[in-house]
Amino acid sequence: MKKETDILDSCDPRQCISMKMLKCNRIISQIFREHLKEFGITNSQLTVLFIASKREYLNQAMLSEMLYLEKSTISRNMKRLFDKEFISREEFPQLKITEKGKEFLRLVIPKWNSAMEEAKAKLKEEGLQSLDSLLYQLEN
Amino acid sequence: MKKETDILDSCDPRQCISMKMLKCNRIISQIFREHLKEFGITNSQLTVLFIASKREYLNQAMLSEMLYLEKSTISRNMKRLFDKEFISREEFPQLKITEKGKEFLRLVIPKWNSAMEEAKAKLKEEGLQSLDSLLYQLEN
DNA sequence: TAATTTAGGTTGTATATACAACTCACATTG
DNA sequence: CAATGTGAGTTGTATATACAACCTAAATTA
Repeated sequence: MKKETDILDSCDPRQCISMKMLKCNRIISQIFREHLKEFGITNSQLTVLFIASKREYLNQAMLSEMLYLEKSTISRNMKRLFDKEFISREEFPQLKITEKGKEFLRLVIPKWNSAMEEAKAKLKEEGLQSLDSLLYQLEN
Repeated sequence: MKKETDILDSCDPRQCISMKMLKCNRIISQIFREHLKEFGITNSQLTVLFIASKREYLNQAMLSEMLYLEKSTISRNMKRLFDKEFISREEFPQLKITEKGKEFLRLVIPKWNSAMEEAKAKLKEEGLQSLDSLLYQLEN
């Protein structure tokens, strides 16, 4: 009787790309969360705020495409930014950062910089290049 | 009157490491979600199942440390795996994959392989190396 | 003009995640 | 032995996320 190899034994889940990515993501997120927590803002919210501060015209569909997030996700994240009055939508569907939002960003950026420094120190030059390379491969 | 440079203008949020990582993560997660959805299992759950299939002894604290997840997160994720009867905990706190869990894994692995293939095709050799390099920098 | 399509969002429901506060069982120590 | 501490999990509460189903208004078309 020939014994078949169990697929469970021959499979090497340590190579799982999704798991590796999730782990990287959690380590980096943790650094930013730590630095940002005193301001009661999350990575995701800060990202949107940054984009709104730079873009001339912006709506939720654009954010969704830029960040690879489902439109419902964006909708709920925006709700929190509307509540904080960091973003307004007086001329629907256009999103605009408010003065309050800008002031908040000016306040937070120094801490965002320290989070960036900590992350850079951890990644080193090699890791930074790897991240850029990774994103480049995934987006192209 | 000297005009100070606005920190908002001098800041380049496109370089945000956290945002880049989140984007990479979402793109990869999407690939795996797509391939796995027919089985009603998520990346996170599959990862735990894989680990449980390989480890002699395992408890939630170990999972937490291995995956950089908060213990409460693990607790809730485990709940779903207990409910599906893929993992059991008869000798608390030891976690064991069940026969049902193993059978499920054997069923899913081919699809996991196709997700891996799609991800590899997207990352190419360069992206794969970048991901390994990234995780290495972050874990060491 | 009435019907249909489409762009843009929202809401229901589910999983994933974190932090803080808690429980519970067992070990250590006074 | 009682008090205290510690390891391991759980629960409350909040944000982040996805998918499916829905809504609304504007454009297109029959």
